[in-house]
Amino acid sequence: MTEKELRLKTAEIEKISHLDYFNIAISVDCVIFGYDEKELKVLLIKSDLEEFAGLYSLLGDLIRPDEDLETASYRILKERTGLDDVYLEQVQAFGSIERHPSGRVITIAYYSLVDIKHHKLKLSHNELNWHPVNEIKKMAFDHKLILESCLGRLQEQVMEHPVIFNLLPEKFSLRELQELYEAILGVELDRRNFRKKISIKDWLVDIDEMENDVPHRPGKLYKLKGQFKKKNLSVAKLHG
Amino acid sequence: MTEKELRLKTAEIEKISHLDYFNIAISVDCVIFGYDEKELKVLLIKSDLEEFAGLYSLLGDLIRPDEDLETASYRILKERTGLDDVYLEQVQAFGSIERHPSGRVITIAYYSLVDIKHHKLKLSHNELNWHPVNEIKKMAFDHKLILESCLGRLQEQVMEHPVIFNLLPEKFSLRELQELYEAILGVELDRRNFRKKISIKDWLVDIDEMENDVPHRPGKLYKLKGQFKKKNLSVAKLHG
DNA sequence: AATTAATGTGTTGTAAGTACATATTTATTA
DNA sequence: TAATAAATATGTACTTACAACACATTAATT
Repeated sequence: MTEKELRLKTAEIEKISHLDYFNIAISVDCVIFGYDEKELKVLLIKSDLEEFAGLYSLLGDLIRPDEDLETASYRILKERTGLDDVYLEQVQAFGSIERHPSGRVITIAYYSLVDIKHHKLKLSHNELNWHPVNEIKKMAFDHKLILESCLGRLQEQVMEHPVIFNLLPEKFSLRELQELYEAILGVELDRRNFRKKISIKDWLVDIDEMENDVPHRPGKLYKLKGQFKKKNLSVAKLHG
Repeated sequence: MTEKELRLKTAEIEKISHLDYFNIAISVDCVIFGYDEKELKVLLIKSDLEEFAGLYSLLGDLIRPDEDLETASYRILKERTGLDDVYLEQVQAFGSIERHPSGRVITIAYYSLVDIKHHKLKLSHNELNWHPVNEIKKMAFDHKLILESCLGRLQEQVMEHPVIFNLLPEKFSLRELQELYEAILGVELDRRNFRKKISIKDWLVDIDEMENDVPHRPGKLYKLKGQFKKKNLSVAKLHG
C-alpha cells in the first residue's frame, strides 16, 4: 500500500469509526430468577471491574452483530447456566450516559425463570451464585435498578399469566405454589382464597400423586397443563 | 505523519472499527399517537429509503453518544412536532438482524401521546401526516410490528393509569372521553357503566362549565386533576 | 310549541374478592 | 397402640366490582 493509499484509507476509516453513532455499544443483561428455600433468588456474578470491586452484577454480554436480542439472551443463559430451554422475557432498555464506566453502553434487560433444583448448575466458579433478592443492597453499574424493574415486571405478570411454573419442578403441591407466590409478591396469602383463585384459572392438572418427602400430612401434587408450558409470553397470553 | 505512524494508526483504527460490537447502530423510534375525529391516529413520515418507496415509517433517529434514551426520544418529538411537553413511555427494543436494510440497527420504541388540536403542528412537509391507526396496512422496516406493540401497551395501560388525557384538550366532556376509550380499545362501552368506572377512579374535576359548540344538549366539562398531570408513568403510578 | 338528539342517572343480577373455622389425614411422640 | 401435633382440604357469608338494561331531562332545531 502506498502512502497515499494509506492516507486515504485512514481518512475513510476514521470517518466511519468516528461517526459517533457507532461509538455506542449494546448489551443484554439477564436477571435470572430462581426459587429455593422459600426465597426468590437471582443469579449474580462478582464484577470484574475495579470500579465495582466487591459488588455483584447481572449476567450480561455485548450483543454480537450476527445475533438478535433473544439469541443473545439465550446465549448468555446457555453459557452461564448450561440451560437452553428457559423462559425469557424482555423488560426494558437502560441507556443513561454514565451507566457504564468504560464507555457508552446501552443495555436491554431480560428476565428469565429457571428451576434451580432440577437443573443443578455447574456453579464451579465461586464467583457465580444465587442471591436472595431481598437481601441484595448494592450492585455494580445500574444493576440494582434493572433488577428492581425486572422484579416489578414479574410481579405484574404473575397473577395473570402462568409463568412462574418455570421456577418450580414439574410436580408441585399447592402449598409450594402458594409459597412461591408469596415470595415473589412479598405478601401473605389466604390459603383458601389462593386455592380458589388458582382453581378458577384452570392452569393445573391433579396428577393423583402425593408429596412423599414432607414431615407432615402430604399434599396432592399437580402439574401445569401442557398447553401453558410455553417459554415465551406472547404464546402463553393466547391461552391466558 | 510518517508512513510508519500512518500504518500503525490504520491498524489501530481498523481494529476498533472492525471490533464488531461497534458495528451495531442504535436508534429510537417514536409512535406518536394523536386523537382526532373520533379516531386514534399516528404521526408517520414517508420513508426516504428506496427499498420502502411509497411506504410510511415511524419518526426515529439514531441515538447520539451524548444523550440518553429519553433525551433522544424527546429530541425527535421536538424536532418533528415542535412539542416539548409530551407524555412518553418506553415500550420495547426491536433488534432482529434483518430489520434494517442498510445495516444492523437495534431500535428502542417509545410511544407518546399528544393533543393534535391544541398543538397544531407545523406539518409543512406533506410527507409528514397523521394516519388513522386502523387504516394502516403496510409500513417500512418492522414499523407495523412496532406500532402494534405500542398500541398493545397503550391498551393495557389505559384503564389503569390516567394517561390518555394527554390526547385530549384541557377541558373535555365525558362523551369525548368515552369516545376516546372506544377508539383506543376498539370496543363500544356502555355509557352508564363507563361513567361509573371513571367516577370511581376519581381522576376528574367537574369544572362547572358546559360544552358550547355542539348541536345538541351540551354536556358538562371536566379536567384531569392536577396530581395526575404527569408526563411519565413512573410518577403517575404512585397515584394510580 | 312540538320534535329531535343528546345528557344524566339507578337498579338488579352475576361474578369475583375477602375474611374466616372446622373436619381430616398423616407423621410423630409417649 | 393411643394420643398429639401439624399440616391438608374444604365452604359460607359479606363485600365489592362488573354487566345489562330504561327512563326522565335538557337544549337545539324545526
